[in-house]
Amino acid sequence: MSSDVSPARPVKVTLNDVAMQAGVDRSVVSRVINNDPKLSVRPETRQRVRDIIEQLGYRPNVAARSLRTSRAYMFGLLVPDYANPVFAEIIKGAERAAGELGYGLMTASSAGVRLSLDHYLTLLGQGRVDGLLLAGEDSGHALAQLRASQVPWVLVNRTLEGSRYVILDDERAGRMAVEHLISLGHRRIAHLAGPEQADTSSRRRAGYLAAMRTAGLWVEPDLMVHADYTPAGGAAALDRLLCAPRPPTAVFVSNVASAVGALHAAHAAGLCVPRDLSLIAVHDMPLASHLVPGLTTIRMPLEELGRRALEMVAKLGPDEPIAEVVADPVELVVRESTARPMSGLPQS
Amino acid sequence: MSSDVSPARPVKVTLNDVAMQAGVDRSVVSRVINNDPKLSVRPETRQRVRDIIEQLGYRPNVAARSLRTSRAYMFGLLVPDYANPVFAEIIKGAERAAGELGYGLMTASSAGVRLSLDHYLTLLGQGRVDGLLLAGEDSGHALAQLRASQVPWVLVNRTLEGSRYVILDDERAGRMAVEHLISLGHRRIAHLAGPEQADTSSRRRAGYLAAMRTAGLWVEPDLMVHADYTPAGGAAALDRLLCAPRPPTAVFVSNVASAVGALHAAHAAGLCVPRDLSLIAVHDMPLASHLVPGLTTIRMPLEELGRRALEMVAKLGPDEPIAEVVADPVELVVRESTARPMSGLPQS
DNA sequence: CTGAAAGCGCTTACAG
DNA sequence: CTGAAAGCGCTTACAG
Repeated sequence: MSSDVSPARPVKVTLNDVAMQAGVDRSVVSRVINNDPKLSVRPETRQRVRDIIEQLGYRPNVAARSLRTSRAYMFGLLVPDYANPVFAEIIKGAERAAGELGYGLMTASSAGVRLSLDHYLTLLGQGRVDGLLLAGEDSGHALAQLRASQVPWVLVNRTLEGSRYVILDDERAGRMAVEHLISLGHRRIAHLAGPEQADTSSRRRAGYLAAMRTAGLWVEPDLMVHADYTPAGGAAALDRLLCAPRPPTAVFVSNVASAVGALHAAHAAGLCVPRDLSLIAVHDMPLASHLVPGLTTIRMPLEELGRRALEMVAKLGPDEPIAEVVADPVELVVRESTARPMSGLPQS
Repeated sequence: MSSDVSPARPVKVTLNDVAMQAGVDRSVVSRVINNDPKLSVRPETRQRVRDIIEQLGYRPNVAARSLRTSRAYMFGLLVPDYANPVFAEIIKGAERAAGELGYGLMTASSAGVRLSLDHYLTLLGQGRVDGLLLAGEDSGHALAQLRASQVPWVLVNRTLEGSRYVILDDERAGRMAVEHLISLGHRRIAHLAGPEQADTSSRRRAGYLAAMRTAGLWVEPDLMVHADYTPAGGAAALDRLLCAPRPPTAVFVSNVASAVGALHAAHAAGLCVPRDLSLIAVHDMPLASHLVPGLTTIRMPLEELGRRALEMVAKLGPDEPIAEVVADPVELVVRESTARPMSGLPQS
């Protein structure tokens, strides 16, 4: 009865087709597919079912399964922009973690469609995802909707009152960067910070201030400027720093994208990095080693950030708090953009 | 009857809940939501339904809807790697196009999970997406599966026998790059090509050869080298070019990532770009303007590529052929990395 | 060891 | 103008 298989595949193969071909009930096929431990079935029957599935190219209809089980087997991740390599690493970690749990990850960007979180939630509807990771950008109002909904969600790389977030140890990154500059002999160390509202930026700034204080160094107000996390913003901000009455000998840049612009601006101003100015930035990207000079950076565990966020959302219900700082190491990667200050004396 | 709304929202709001609250049948609510033109209903009823939906925060269950309509209202896009900015632009275009059609786009990477297309299709199951865009990388064997399946799909930025692809005019890009170098007076023009199997690379190389031939310039074999599309590969390949008996005065680099490495290698070899060597590459990225010197590039309509691919897949059935070269303009973006050759005479 | 049955939440042709 | 009913393709507690 299983030998008269028609070679022309039906347009759509369902559980029923498999069951009929195999001469068993749909429920048996379902249990075989899902490895139901409660199912006791003769090994040859199980194998026959598997063969037929393979033969017919059957793949379960996820809509039907989701409807039945109330699970989508899918997580969602909203990023502001794919072009930012920081997010590329976060996505990678989240994807891996989802894969290991047998789930998929669907990523969308708010940049593509000028997609508000509101809009995104509507598009998602109910039952499309079992959890949501929100990376970057504001989404203030729509969070209320999220709270009311039944999907667990988490902020990635930023905090908000309400404590549903996973972040990195940005303060430590700031301290390490500045300690590196101090150890080289720098004393006039500027900070090219990120956007005022960005809390990654304020945490890194806190690290900067802490390290300066610890070393007994005074931070002049005009040695701290803000920029957005873009090359253009970084370039403009560096120009401002160079206008200070007594310009810095080193700059701790809050973000690698800004640093690309800052490096460019330094060159344009006729400075030689690192001879005239040392530069160090947060986030180690493949690009950093190919700039001229190679950029000294602080490597953050971004992939682990994505992974942890996904795992939290997968594990925790919609009402349980999530407030985690990823514990993986933050590392200093020394390249050519930092050196002893030209006229600088060794410290003390 | 609609005034005794309980303030505590049910855990899960369904069509039924809305219908009961509004005092109408489920089918009416469904039609209101979907703007069924066949539905004639009193305006006040329609409004009441809308109010209740808003009030209860009802969002349709996509699994149920998909099961019923056999449509997922979602497209899928598989990229090899988010870290490559080329894909960021393609994704953006595809997302926008999907949004305009009222669809979502779910993006996944093969890098994250070491995800084969096979594996990806299994994860997708049936009914998760209404069409699939495949960007980059091989997927040879699994395409057979795709052909057998009912989802329309398309290759993005590469061809394959079987003609389901949308690509850019890479040959034109190659010609433009070389013509620019020739117009500056270069005659010994090398080509730092991409991977041998990459067909973007072979099309760009064809453009290089065509432009050289048209100008009556001879291409010495050791002025053409292959590299992968990475900075490290580009650096190694440039080193090889510099070893030629008579090194080139200009290099057309097949890809911007390789060019970053090539620029680095040129500096490391003690060459000054563009004085000693001119460099031009395909793909204009924000980064290109912030390298030192700013990189002269050929801007390709990558966003449009993503958009067209999505539109094709949305429009065409699984059996209709897709073979399109995006018609949008390919542009030369002149920056500082190209100049007249130092010892070069003006042409002829 | 295997099957029958209910039901997840929708949409839509049809009846009134 | 509105409602009743069937059914999309699964899973799972239950009966035998």
